[in-house]
Parts: sequence; structure tokens; C-alpha cells
Amino acid sequence: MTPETLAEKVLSATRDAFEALGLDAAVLPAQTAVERPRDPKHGDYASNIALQTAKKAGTNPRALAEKIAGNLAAVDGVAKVDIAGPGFLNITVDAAAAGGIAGKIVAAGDAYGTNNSMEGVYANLEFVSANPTGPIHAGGTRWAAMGDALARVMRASGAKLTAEYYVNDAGAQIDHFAASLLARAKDEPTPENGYVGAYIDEIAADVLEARPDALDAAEPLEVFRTVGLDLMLKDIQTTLADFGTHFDVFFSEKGMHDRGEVETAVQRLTDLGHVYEADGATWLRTTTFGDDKDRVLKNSKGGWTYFASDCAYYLDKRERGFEKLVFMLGADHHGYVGRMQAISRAFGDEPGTMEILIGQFVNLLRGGEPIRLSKRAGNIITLNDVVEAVGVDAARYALTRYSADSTIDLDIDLWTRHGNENPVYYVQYAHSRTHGVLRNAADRAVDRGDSYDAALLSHPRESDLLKALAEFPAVVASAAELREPHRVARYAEELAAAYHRFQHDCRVLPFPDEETTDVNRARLWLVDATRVVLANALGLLGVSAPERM
RNA sequence: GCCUCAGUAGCUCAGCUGGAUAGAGCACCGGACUUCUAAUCCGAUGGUCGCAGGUUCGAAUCCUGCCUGGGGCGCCA
Repeated sequence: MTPETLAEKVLSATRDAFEALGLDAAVLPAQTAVERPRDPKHGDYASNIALQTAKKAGTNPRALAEKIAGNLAAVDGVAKVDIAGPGFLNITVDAAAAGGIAGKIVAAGDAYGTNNSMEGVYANLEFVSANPTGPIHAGGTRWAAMGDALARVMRASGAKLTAEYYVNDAGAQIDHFAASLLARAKDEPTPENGYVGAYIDEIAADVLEARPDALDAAEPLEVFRTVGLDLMLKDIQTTLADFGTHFDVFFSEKGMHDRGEVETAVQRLTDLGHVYEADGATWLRTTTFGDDKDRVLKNSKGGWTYFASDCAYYLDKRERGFEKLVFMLGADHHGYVGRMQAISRAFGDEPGTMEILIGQFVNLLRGGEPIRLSKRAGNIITLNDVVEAVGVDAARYALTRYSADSTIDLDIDLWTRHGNENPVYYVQYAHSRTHGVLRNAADRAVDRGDSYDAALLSHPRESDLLKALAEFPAVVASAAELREPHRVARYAEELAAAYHRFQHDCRVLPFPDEETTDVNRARLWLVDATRVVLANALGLLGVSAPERM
């Protein structure tokens, strides 16, 4: 009995009650959910469906609840249904029905938690997309962790998803970057708007190593641009890979320009009647689609703007077949949402085709004080700095356990601690404890058998743990649908707590002088199921699940 | 000025697609190691959910206004 199947039973019991009472079934929702009440007196699961529908149907919630409760009590696996308060249905599931989930989880293994809530959605998720003119900074690190987790969660929910990084390898920033490298190589001062930092020195030296003739080439700047960009991008890609963040596509802006896609996109928009000339420039009438002001596509000097590239890139993605375009951007880009959405609408797409997630900043602290610790990039904190400070697992976990809407104060002291107060250790430790028990069982040749008596898992700690385990697929689905991967982390912490409590109160293996009982065997299944779910949850966050700590 | 995020326990934050006495970790206080790693567990203390209205049987959650703090409002990329 999973929460999902119970919810279906609740809905059909309600439908039957409506029929019996002669009420209009049209007011019933297509789906409903049961929740886990905090107070154990309220049963294993609770439903508020009578409260939600009684008024619309023109009846009394308690009377309706009575009728539903009667139908529900007859359902196999439901032990008891109480009516409480204004019309809550408090449902108690019998232990055998609840305990069955452990075996299903063990059988499903890695696949447990996958669901079909986003089945058939063909999506593109763009994140990080930091300019290849320097290392990824702290903000980009947050998107690297969170975007990757979101990609995993959406895929687990059935979405066909491409993780994409837009490489801004065209335009003035790259010119400045190339000029900075060239100046460094010639030991000249950094040009105006140029880049500084140890990484510039390193890349300039690396370019000279790769192309000893660079300074004598016909166009030295071009050599430094091409080779330097390549080195910088490789560095970024290596950093991301080491961080466990996977991209399916690194999309080159320059390539898009070279293929003439900007012209094509602007022509398309012109044909659609949204483009006009004014003040010597070419504009897109984004105000038609809710933007504050119209935006320039081609400036009066005849150059394409970054915005024109955005239009072309949008069209490129759509023509590659993506139906859902999701962007993760930093709070410093929230002013772009209006014009970006306008692009989508100008091309004639439905609202919701483009989805822009705005995430807040991250501050790195040590002992409550802001820190700056980059050795490479001037005064900027980089992804590598974060990883050096706390490690990949702690960094990824710390950056995925908070809502994107919250600014993060990431305190290095906290995230390097080994204990209860460090959530990633707490969760990983719970996982490693499951391995510990299973290892001991194997060492002592305690066999759990091919099946177990689910009704034996009736201790309150076992019931709580089973309920937590059963919730996982719904958590993954909601994390995907709401684009909130932090829900998985919070869930993992709850599950870890339920497991620690279980292991504290319930002896799994027999003591050395005792025979193995059916309770021991059933508990081994429960431990294994917990192992699976903790590993899967950590996996969705891109955090390792150690077997020993 | 406009847009946007946040404001919940001493601290860091969940909860926000309306539901039952508002949760967790840390800190503080008091307990549990002949343990399956105590890297854990149990208990106690602690909150006018920024403020004021409104909608509702019911609001931390939805609406309006205000206050405080972060970010943003280029023919830059």
C-alpha cells in the first residue's frame, strides 16, 4: 500500500459516496493525495477530501466524511478510518500492507523513486553558462550543483532532458579576454576592460607553450583568442566534470553566428511583424509581450546585440525539437526575464514554453565572517575554492539543500564538521550504517530469505520508517515538477533521521547467542530498502553514498 | 520610482499548489554507550510566522498596502 494507491482508493471511495448521496461528481478533483499527519493519533495517513469537496457539492463535510469512511474501511489493507475535527479522514493502514513496500523497494533498486510525472516532456535545461573568460565563480557553483540535481530529478520523473551550457565565445568579452592574454604574453599592462588574475598568467603561458610562434604570427591576437578560449573552456569543463556536473551540450555562440542563425532568427521575427527600425537601430517590439521597453537587435553601428543572439539561440533550441526550455539564472539576471519571455512569445510560442528560474546569491563564510579566498581569480571565489574548502560532496549538498529563492550563507566551518550538525554527514552516515548492518549479517551468515512477513514490521519506528520510504517517489515527482531539488535533500534528512531512530530502538540482527527470527529477517529487508532509498536520494543530488565512514 | 527575492525559535533554515496544538538542525539544559560505527538516540527550554487589513468553515501559506534587507532596471556582454 503506497500513498499513491491509498490516495486512489480515497478518491474512488469519495466517488462512490457522491453517487450514494446523489451529489454532483463534477466537483471532484481528478487527483488527490494523502498526507502524513504529524500527530500519530491521527493515523498513518490523512485526507481532507471531504472538507475540500463538501461545500462545492452542497453538503456537510462530516456527513460526507462518514460515507467515505464507510467505503474506505472496506478496502483491503485499510485497518481503520476515523473522522476527526471538521471532517478529516484519519486512515490507519494494517502492518502487512505497509510493510510490503520494503520488498518492492529492494526489488526496484536504482529504479525506486523514478516516476512518470514528466513522461513525454522533451526539455532543455540551460544552466551555469558562465563566460569562458574566467573560472566559474561561487554563484555559478550553485547553479552547477542545483542545475545538475534538477536535471537528474526531472529525468527520474520521465522527462527527456538535455543539459546545456551556452558558451559565450563571441563578442566583446572574448576580445577583451584575448587582448588580456596577449598583453600578458608581451608583458604589457592589462588593457582597458581586460581580465586579471593568476589564471590569465597561466593561460597566456600555456598558449605560448602550445604555439611558441604565437607572438610572431600574422595575427597574434587571433591565436590568443582561439587557443586561449579553448584552454579556458577545457578548464571549465574539467572543473565541472570533477564537480560531478554533466552537460550533454556545450553550445557555441560563435558557431551559431557562423551558421547565419542570427540573421535567420531576425528575419523570422521581421516576417512575424515584430521588428522595426528607429534611431538608426533595429528593434524587437518586446513591449507587445509584456516587456518594459523594446529591445535592440542591431545597434546603430551595425552590430548584433547579445539580445539578437538570445533570439537566435531560442529559435535554435526550438528547432532542435525542445518543447520546454528551462533556464537557471542568477538574481543579477532577473531583469532579463521580461525580454526573454518576449522572445518566446514573439516566435508564437505558448506561455510556459520558456521557464526561467531565478536563484539568489551565495555568500561564503568562515566563522560567520565573509571570506575571499581565490588564489587564481583576483578577489573572486571560484568553484574550485569552494571544493577545496569543503569537498565535492559537502559543496554539492550545501548548494542543493536550500530553496533557490533563498540567499545561502555557506559557512565552511559547518560543512567540514563530522557530525549531526552537518546534514551531509548525517545522511551519508545513515547510509553507511545500513551497509554496516548488512555487512555484519553477511559476515555472520544471517540470511534474510527470499521473502519476509511484512506484518512483523509493526514497531512504531518501523512504521515511521516505512512511511518515509513510501514517500520517496512523490518527493522526486514534486521536486521535478516544482523545479525544487532541495526537496530531495530535506527528504533525505528526514529519512536518515527515521533510520537512525529505527536502528537505535530496533535490534536488527540476532545477538550472537540467539537464533535468527522472522523479525530479524523482516528487519533486514527494511534496512536494505532504506539503503536503496538513501543511495538513490543522494544520487539525485550528485552526492556520494559511502559504504563505510 | 519600477521589477524581483527574502523576513518563521537566540542562530541557520524547512513548511507556502490553504487544513488539525507551527517543524528540523545548531546553541543551551538534562539523560542513554556490556552498541548493529554514540559520526547516534531520547527529553526539556524556546516563536505576536516583519506590520496592518482582506478573502475563507479554516491563512505562515492566497489578495492589498506598508516596513526592513539582498539583487536588478544599457543601442554592455
